[in-house]
Amino acid sequence: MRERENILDEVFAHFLKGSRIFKNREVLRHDYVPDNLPHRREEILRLGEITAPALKGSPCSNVLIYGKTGTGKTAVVKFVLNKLAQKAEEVGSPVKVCFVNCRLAGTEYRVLAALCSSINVKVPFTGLAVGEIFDRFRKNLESQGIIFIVALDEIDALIKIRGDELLYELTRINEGLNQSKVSIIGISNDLKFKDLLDPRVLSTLSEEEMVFKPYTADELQDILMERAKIAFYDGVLSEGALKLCAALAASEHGDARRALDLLRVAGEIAERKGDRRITEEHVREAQERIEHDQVYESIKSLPTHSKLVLLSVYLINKMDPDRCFTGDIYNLYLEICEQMGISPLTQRRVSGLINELDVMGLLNSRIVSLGRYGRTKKIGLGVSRRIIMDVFSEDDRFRYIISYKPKSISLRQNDS
DNA sequence: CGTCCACAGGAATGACGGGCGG
DNA sequence: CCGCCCGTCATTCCTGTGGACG
Repeated sequence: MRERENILDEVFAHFLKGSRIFKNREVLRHDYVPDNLPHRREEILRLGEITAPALKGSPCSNVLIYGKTGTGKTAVVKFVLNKLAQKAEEVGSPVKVCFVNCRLAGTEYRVLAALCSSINVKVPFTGLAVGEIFDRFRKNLESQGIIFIVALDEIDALIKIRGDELLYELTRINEGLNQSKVSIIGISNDLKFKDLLDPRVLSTLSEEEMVFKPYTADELQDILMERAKIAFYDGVLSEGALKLCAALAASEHGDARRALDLLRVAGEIAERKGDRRITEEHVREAQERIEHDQVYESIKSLPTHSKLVLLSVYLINKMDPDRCFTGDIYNLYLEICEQMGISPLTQRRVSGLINELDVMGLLNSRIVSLGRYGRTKKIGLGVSRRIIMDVFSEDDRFRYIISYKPKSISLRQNDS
């Protein structure tokens, strides 16, 4: 405990002294929109052309934008809309823009509330029917006579949970408006998201479509370079470190978000160690830490029975990795349940849980046939034993189980 | 060459909880 | 506020199957 405090003291001291690494850490956050977006010139121009008619008071086409995470969709849309709003103010066009993240908003109501507040309509946080708030939105829009451009980010998240009703209403809203027009920019991470939409909505919404391709390693390098200039002091970032960040992120579907995370975490690690330069070594460590944190969180947030299954695999794996079949796991799982006074699930269900863990990458399973001795699944751990120990030793309910001695397994071993 | 093991994994059904319309 | 509906999780019952063994 005392050691921890000392470590913290050091961190605080560093912080108070002022960073020797970071000039401006903010620009490495992924919600930051830079002034310059390398390698997205085409996309910016295209979106600019699509939305430009709004400046002359005519409505613009609806747009649907796809692309995986970290391909610059959000940044490009925010960038273009900001410029557009600026220009509109300059020339006195009645253009209003609104950017909503649907996943963060969570419900139709809150999306609509965001739209309302962007045209200066006050609505209560909650309490109104969705239809009511929609009417208010429409009435005020009409009376103000504006060209309204709505960007709905992570629109797939809202559709998956709530259905496409809101989108349907929004695409039809122009029919009842004379003075005003609404245009929609939909942004989706999911390429198959179109399948979830009502064809009528889809045809209205996708008057224009844009697909954002993943960045290549070289492109990522340019992006990182731009940000690094602002984020770090001169000479802090080694070229090798930057290249490695780009390469690692490129191998992971060209995710700029990941690349920036790597750079930021590498910087934090260097800072904490008191080093003056960010090296490839720091980046590797950052990669491990990000990876570790993700796995750690995913295990920690598992439902109880999934944890118990994982724990069973862990224990068997520790004793005898060659004997890790579904039946063995289930027996041990039953034992542990009894130990902990938890009523166990059926084998069918546990088999399903094993599959879920397999999909998550926490387990590796493959079907094997033992001929005369049946057909089953051989299961291994997908992550290091260390990290599983870390998670479970933090949890009071499980702490004592990690050193549990399986009865059924040792018995069977004695048999043979 | 058929048998039969030890499961895989599909289908139907039930229990539960949370949101929604009236 | 209540009943209703829907989605999720779990159980039950089921059919399917690769290959060593006899």
